[in-house]
Amino acid sequence: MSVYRGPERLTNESYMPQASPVRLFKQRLEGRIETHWHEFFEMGFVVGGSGTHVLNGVPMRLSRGDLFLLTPADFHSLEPDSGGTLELYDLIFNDQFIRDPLLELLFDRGTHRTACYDREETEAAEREFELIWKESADWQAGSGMLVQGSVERLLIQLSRRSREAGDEYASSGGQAVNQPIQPSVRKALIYIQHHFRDTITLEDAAGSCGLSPNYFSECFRKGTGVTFQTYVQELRMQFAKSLLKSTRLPVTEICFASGFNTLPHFERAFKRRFGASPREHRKQ
DNA sequence: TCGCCCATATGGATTCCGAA
DNA sequence: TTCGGAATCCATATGGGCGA
Repeated sequence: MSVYRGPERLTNESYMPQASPVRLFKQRLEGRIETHWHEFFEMGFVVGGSGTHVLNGVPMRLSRGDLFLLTPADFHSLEPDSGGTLELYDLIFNDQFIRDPLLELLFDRGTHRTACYDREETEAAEREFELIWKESADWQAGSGMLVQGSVERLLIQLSRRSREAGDEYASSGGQAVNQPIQPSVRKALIYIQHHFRDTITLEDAAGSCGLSPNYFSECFRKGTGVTFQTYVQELRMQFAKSLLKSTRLPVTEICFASGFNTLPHFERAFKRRFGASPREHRKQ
């Protein structure tokens, strides 16, 4: 049994010790936040300053009005511009906080969940965050529903905007997005996207949508065009590739962090997929 | 110590088919 | 539409070795 030792992993116990499934922070960054990931979801909204956000190894500029959502499957780092600061709202919540229809809305089309709001949208989003902030500071009867409503409005708006802007990012796992996917399989896709770094079996995925393993395997292939095993492997490969590109972690650690259990298997699979070993790929 | 490669056994995934 | 049984396939784990 290997013990994972990768970039910092922020746990529910450390950051969400209270009974509430959601927490909001106001952050003013003056230095770099190193690469890390979480057991919870994180929604960031920039209200001032500028900097760089490296999401899954892909750098992007951040300035006022930018909003991003990270799942437990994503990793990132943040850095304000030299000599400057980056001010943002940082909302964290666990998966129980999002209702199933919203989960499907957010995660049934790939993994690109960022948006750059115009002035009007920015002001509207700021009002939502301000409401959450005030309710959190003075929790009373009805606060839970108000916060839930604000967060859901923010997520729906993000989903709509990232759909418009990020269609080219869809289907990163190879799914046939133009073909209607059975709702139960779509539910399993979300489950897989959030658990592919762990030891996940066909039975687990089938169980997440209430189907038998055999039948799920058939439905999955019909709906996505690839087998369950191929889909999980591709997610792991892309994750490992991003880690190689954006961190200095040893290949061994990246192997385990990506959900592979043995190094030889990881190296062989990586070379077969990308035409170069992990080390060669990093050099390139 | 780390990264890479090879051979082999094994267990899980896939597929097909009949039944409810 | 969904399930379970059975046969087959193949990804994975394991152990060992080599070079930098």
